Amino acid sequence: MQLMNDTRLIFGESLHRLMHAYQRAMREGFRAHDIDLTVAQVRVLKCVAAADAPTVQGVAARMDSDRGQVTRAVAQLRERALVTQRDNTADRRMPLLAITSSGQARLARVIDIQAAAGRRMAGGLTDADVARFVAIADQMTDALHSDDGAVVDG
Amino acid sequence: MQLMNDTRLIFGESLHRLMHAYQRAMREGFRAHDIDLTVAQVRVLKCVAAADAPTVQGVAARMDSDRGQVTRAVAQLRERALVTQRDNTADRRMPLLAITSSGQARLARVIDIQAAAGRRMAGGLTDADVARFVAIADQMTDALHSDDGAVVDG
DNA sequence: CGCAGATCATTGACGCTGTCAATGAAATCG
DNA sequence: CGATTTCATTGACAGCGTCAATGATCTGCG
Repeated sequence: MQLMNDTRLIFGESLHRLMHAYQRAMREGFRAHDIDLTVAQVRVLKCVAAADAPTVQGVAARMDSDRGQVTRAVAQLRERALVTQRDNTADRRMPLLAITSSGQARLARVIDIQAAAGRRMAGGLTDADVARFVAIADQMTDALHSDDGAVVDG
Repeated sequence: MQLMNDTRLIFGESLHRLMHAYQRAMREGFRAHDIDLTVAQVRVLKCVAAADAPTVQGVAARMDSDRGQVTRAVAQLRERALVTQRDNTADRRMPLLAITSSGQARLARVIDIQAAAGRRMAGGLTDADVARFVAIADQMTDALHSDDGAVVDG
């Protein structure tokens, strides 16, 4: 139990610094390769590419993000002709998004950069380590979400 | 190697969502317990409490953060009388920071809240899992840092 | 059908965080 | 002593997350 306190207390700091370093690596990689996109725009672009019938609402849910934020990112991606939006006859409130071929090309380059960063980051780690890390991270995220409205009583 | 690509590509997304959920849990916990501090202020407060002869520069280095950002956080903590600043006779450019008893009391409450959030988050995980997670995270951060100026060549 | 409430995209406003540049004070090195 | 460096501080700005308001559209109910 003493161990738990020690470990849990540095946890937030470790997570914060890793996130920081990762975001910075992404930003630098994007800049070095003239990818004119922010991290958030890339996340949205990925979701649009991966989803079946992507809408702002769907992307926001998948990213656990604000709808307004997704709307803005989509607007910026549309300005760059990386994403299109067309009317949804089934529900006119939710236009359907789609990635363009331009967007797919850009995304392919982004994925290369991210893979390179991932390789750099996981230099001394095995695939099993990385997989374990991701599994633990997802489990933690789920635990926090399942408890969403719960009051934290110290 | 195909596994690696799969795992590494979702890695960023997992990390992002975990960070997001964690920050949100912290913010909500602080608000619920009337801790009138931001996440960054808490991080600085912790560093000041833990360091030997804390200065803005030292805290910034430890947090891998901008000096200006630390200066602002310190200013806010000083407004709340959680941190003090006194002249450093050895080097007058770098005033020495110190946590007040008020600050220590506040920090103790924060640590309780973070421990509770950690418990919630790591519900189904063993201490060993958490320790492993932290170890991997730190190793990744170091790997990214050691390579700092390196160009990412996809 | 017609109306009330719900859901959606969009927009505006605001705060926190991170980055960069400029300034002035103080130390260091020659 | 003078040039350079290091430091805290401040200002400006962008990215990101949150909240609230608006208007369009859908759904369910009488």
